[in-house]
Amino acid sequence: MKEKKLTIPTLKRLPLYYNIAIRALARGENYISSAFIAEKLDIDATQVRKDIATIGYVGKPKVGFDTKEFSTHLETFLGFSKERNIILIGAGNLGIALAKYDGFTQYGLQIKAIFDKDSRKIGMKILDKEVISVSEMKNFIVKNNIQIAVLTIPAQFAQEVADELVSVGIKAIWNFAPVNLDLPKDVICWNQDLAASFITFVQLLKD
Amino acid sequence: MKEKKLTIPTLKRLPLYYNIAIRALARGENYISSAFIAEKLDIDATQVRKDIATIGYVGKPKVGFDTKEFSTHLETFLGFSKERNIILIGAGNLGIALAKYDGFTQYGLQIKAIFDKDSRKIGMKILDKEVISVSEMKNFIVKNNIQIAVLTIPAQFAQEVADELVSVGIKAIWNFAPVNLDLPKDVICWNQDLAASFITFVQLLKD
DNA sequence: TAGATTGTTAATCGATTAACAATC
DNA sequence: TAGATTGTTAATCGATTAACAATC
Repeated sequence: MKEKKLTIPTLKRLPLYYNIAIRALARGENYISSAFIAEKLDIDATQVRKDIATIGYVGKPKVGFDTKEFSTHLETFLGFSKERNIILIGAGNLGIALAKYDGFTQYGLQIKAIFDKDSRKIGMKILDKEVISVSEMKNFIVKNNIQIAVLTIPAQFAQEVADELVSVGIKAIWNFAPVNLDLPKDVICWNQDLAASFITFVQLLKD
Repeated sequence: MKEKKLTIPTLKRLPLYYNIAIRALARGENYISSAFIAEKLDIDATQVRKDIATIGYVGKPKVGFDTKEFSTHLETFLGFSKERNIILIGAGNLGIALAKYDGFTQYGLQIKAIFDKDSRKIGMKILDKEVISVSEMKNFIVKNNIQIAVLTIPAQFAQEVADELVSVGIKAIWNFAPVNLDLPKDVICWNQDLAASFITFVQLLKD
């Protein structure tokens, strides 16, 4: 029941457990074992049990983890029902793809606005959201109490925009620009450099 | 000079070093130190030197690493000049965004074709590439000796498409679908589940 | 030369895996 | 009950960090 310290590796695995759990639930499986999850993810079953213990969920010895209960526990723990107000900066291809991506909404991600500096894009509709001029960004953040920003702009503008975001109290940045941002320690930055990720991936073909 | 074993953590950092090096080069800085790189990435300078030693590049004690030489060494090591023939499966928002993304071309990524099963999308042009029916996918892979596939299709179709890919000799899959694929051990799979990544990211806001 | 930075070995830290008792 | 699976402690493994000699 007591929660231990969560590490990043554990935090990365939890959403994967969730995916497996809801799929098992959809198939009508009432219980899943740590060995089953481990096999799917090609990791150790002890790892799985330890992670699950860390978030305070307990299984039934001999039976496994109650699929429904476990899924719900993960939903609560990971905060899916908690609405996350987010803004997206950069209405390029990637920004538009993310704005349209339906994989996010089920996790409570609510994109409140999309900003761009290109006047030709201002007013454009992406699903139900309009592209707004970056000149209105700071005001919008303050007014709507936004805490999370997604950066899908070219690398050369990323730092200056990040500085603006920080100046109005943004607490977390999901950064798709291929650059490491210089930020105050209390601002969380999550880098998602797809090109860098691709390069790492193809290196694995070497051996 | 001798190359030691490359670990995944090291492989993930190398592209970041490259980004920093080319930017320093553009600013006209002839040398960069491990301390400089470390500070940018908020990691330990020893780590940086160790990684660099691993890929067989040597710096100058007292001076640092020759920016131009180091960049070139990384380009060669990471194989940017080696053309990678790739196909993309799934012409949805994310697939189109990746197909248009210019961040890849400089690293040798060549998208040879885009496949989709939606007849309304077949024939659509994305930059200079046409969307082709998945029914032609296997033939295309064999004829063009494709080794790498990018999967940007819904989770429920990912496994069957992956099986098809494997059956015609695909060696590596960059998987954006939120599902863990069941593949032969010799096929490399790199999962890029953006929704899962987002969930992990927002957990960091908890403390 | 003196000082700064690399290269590398040793120490530490943390994550993964093994072993096994507890449990239903 | 016997067997299967959890929960957890101990052992291992690997990655990061500290220390410092080598070098220009």
